[in-house]
Amino acid sequence: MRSLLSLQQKLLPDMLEVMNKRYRVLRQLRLMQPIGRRSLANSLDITERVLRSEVTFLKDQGLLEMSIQGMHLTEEGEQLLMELEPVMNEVSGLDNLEERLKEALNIPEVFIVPGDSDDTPWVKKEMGRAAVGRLKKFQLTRRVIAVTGGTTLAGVADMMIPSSDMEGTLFVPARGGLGEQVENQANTICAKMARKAHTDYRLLHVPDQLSEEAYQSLIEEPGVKDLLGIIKSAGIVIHGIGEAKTMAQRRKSTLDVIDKIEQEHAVAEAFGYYFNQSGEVVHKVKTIGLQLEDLERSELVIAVAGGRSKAKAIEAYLKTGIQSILVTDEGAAKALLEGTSL
Amino acid sequence: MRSLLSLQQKLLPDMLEVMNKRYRVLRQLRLMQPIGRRSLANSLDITERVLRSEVTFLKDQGLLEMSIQGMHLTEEGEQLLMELEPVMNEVSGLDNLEERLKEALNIPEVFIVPGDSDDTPWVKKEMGRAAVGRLKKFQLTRRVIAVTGGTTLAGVADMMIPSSDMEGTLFVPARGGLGEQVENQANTICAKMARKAHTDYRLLHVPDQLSEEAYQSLIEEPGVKDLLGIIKSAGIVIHGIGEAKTMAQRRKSTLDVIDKIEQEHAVAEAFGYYFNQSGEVVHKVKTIGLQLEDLERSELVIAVAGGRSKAKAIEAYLKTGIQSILVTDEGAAKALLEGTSL
DNA sequence: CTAAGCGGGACATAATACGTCTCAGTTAGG
DNA sequence: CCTAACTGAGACGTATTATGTCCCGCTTAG
Repeated sequence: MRSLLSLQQKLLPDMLEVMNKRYRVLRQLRLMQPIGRRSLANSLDITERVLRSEVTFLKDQGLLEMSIQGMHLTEEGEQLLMELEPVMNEVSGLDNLEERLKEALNIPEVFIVPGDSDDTPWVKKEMGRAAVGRLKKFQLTRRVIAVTGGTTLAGVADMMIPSSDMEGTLFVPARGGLGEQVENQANTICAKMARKAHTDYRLLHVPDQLSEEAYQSLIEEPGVKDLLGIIKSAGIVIHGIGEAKTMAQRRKSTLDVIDKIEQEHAVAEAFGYYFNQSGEVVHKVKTIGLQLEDLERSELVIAVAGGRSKAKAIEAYLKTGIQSILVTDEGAAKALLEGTSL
Repeated sequence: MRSLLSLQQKLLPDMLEVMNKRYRVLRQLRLMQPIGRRSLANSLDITERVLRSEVTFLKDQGLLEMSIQGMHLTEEGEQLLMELEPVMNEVSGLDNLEERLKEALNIPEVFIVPGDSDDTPWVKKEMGRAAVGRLKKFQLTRRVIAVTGGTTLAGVADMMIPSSDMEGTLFVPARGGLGEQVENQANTICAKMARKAHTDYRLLHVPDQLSEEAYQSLIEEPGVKDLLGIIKSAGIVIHGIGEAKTMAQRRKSTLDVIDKIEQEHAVAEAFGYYFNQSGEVVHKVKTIGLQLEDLERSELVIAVAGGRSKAKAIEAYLKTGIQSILVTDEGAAKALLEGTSL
């Protein structure tokens, strides 16, 4: 027996299209509210008039409200949108995609949000929302959560919301300075996340370039040593995955590091480690904090990365065999499946 | 979490209307195929042009085909329609109605088809289809199925289809001549059903008016006696329910019988028995065949009756306490609930 | 042989959707 | 304090679609 949705797909395909359109409007509005018609129409790449018809309808349905500052979802709209998410994933076949990816990559869970973060930047925020959603499914009281840097993780931080069962949760950066820009540093993101979640955080300040002696004396420093112990015991890790070359360049690595990365055919990067196509570590940024081995003791590892351009990197990283939940987007998911199964 | 349908009702309020319209078109087409646009539009009480739009759409979806003889459902259309049935019942609240009726009438199962056979005659065929559907859920090989007469049962016969697990099944008329017209006699219907099911049948020829002596000698006749035994052992009974007065008149009963029926306030009739409002037998047509007591030994009794005008009769009959599956229509179901629960 | 029923084509009209522009009010940033 | 950018709302002509109402050539049952 087919599902109701698949019956409807045959009997009312045009209706499902409309449904999708309205869903997209609501979803985009949630991301940008409060916002006006013209800007929203622009984001959705539809004309103002079309959006206007939809918006008028949705307003009449009590799902959104107009005000002089722009439109915003009502309580009911938020609720509906939340309930709609799994349905629309099934409609657009993302459900199916998730299953196939889980199989192909041999990992416990995959979550895909619609869109491609290469083309449309706000998809990162949707991934962030999804990642936060997954996180919330776990027991979080008095837990240590280690996070990395990167624009994707910044998206996760944006979408963090406080909740009662995050009492006593502590956010820490996974590893010390990796040479990122301030807004994408693990420290910054860690602090932002904790602030949004209304919980505590600890920061790890490590200068970028450090002599061996200074390094040794630093990790013996009481405050640092304590924190390092906490970080290494983190039960939950949320991290991004990057392309090796891009990351090396963004971090202004020295020429010989870039050369090494190139010669060893590194394709992926995650929390300071560089991996080749087979998932083998080919380079490691020397800094203190969480090490690859520590991941095996973590109960929950969430990897967040999207955009078709990152497909190869995601694939390579997951070949390490780390049992990680993957939160990605449609663009990356499709590219991954084309690369692996074909 | 709300159901998909209630989410859709918020997001596409007119969807259910469209869905219902297309469903009705398919359902009516199944009943009347092959048929042309104009006749079909007439049956559905919509204009030709509107039907035409729907039909064109459904054709494009591969659910029906056009030919010079008229339109007909494709394999896929049949399949979809079948799967759609429970969904639409839920949508139109018939699901709910069934539950309430089951409770109110204290019987094991109730099936309701949309419509009212008082207004639209083809609803009888839908009841027929439903009854056949219920029947098929039972183990039928080498079983004896007793059937009665009446226009409703004629509808059941129309919808009978052969199936592999009806091998060795034997159809018999429940009771001898009750004075009906030929096309509505139990014998005729019995034969038709068996022919449609590709199985065997036996007929019971009993003259309408019979002296006591002739009656006695008839039931001693070897062929008749054998058959009577078979009939009385029937494990499955399918019968209609009629209004007492209407039935008495249609059968051209004698005046004193009609008087008796009237004086005893008979309201319902089933296989030759007349019942008052409390479900008590007030008159019985004298003929051979299945008796009321025999019903208690049957494993499956299916009563088929619809139309709001028959509500009182159905209610009265079911008060006998016979554990019967009821197949009825929306009109009768609503009238029943108004009569009993209010 | 004929009358009824079939699908398909056609067309004017009504209803709806859409693109485009205007306007007055609000607000954020200089 | 001012202005530039943004807000919702209104308006209006034009496509596009939906609908009612024909007609035509064909097949088929009676």
